[in-house]
Amino acid sequence: MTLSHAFYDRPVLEVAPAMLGCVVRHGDTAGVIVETEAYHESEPASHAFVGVTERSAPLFGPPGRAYVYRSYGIHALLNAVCDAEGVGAAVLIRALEPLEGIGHMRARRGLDRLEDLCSGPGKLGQALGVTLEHNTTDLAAGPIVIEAPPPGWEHVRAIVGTRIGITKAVELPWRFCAAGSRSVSRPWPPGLF
DNA sequence: CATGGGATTGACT
DNA sequence: GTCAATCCCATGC
Repeated sequence: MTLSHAFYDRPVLEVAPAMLGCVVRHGDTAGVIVETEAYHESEPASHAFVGVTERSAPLFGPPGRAYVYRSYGIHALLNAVCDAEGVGAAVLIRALEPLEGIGHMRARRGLDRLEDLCSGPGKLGQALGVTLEHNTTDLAAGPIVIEAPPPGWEHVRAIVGTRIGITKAVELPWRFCAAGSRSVSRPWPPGLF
């Protein structure tokens, strides 16, 4: 079942762990979210920290939309805009366990190993065919949608750690990983297994 | 208008 | 472990 806008209209630190176990679907590809990070306008690692600009505007928009941006000139990173409209906050989806359309994912990634298909934010963007065109699209209406956890994923234990690949506000424990998942991006947090 | 720095990945030493 | 690829955007002159 597709998540409604109300799911995202909460503090981002509440939504980020709640997204573990949920399903991201685009076309015939889908995966279960096993790693997220929270970003908020109040801390300098967030693109919203500088205020409303052409780039950051989607973060301040209505919750439940996608925020997609290009990282290092190469990768498309997928976020879900959270918190009330006017608050700049989003959850970065960092890793999935492949669920459907795995052949399609392998073709897009040029790789075979299941754990290599979506175990990083750039990887899952490529595997699911996410592009900058999906920026600001509605995650309740598609083409990219997020659904409630499938059977067996309703009660995921979150391993909390610090965020990856940033240089500012590195100490905040705003990274959430699904306990036991081997599809989480490196470095694996202590206590994952 | 020029510049510098990424919410990354994969290849290579 | 190191490093280049590659481009958008915020910043500063």
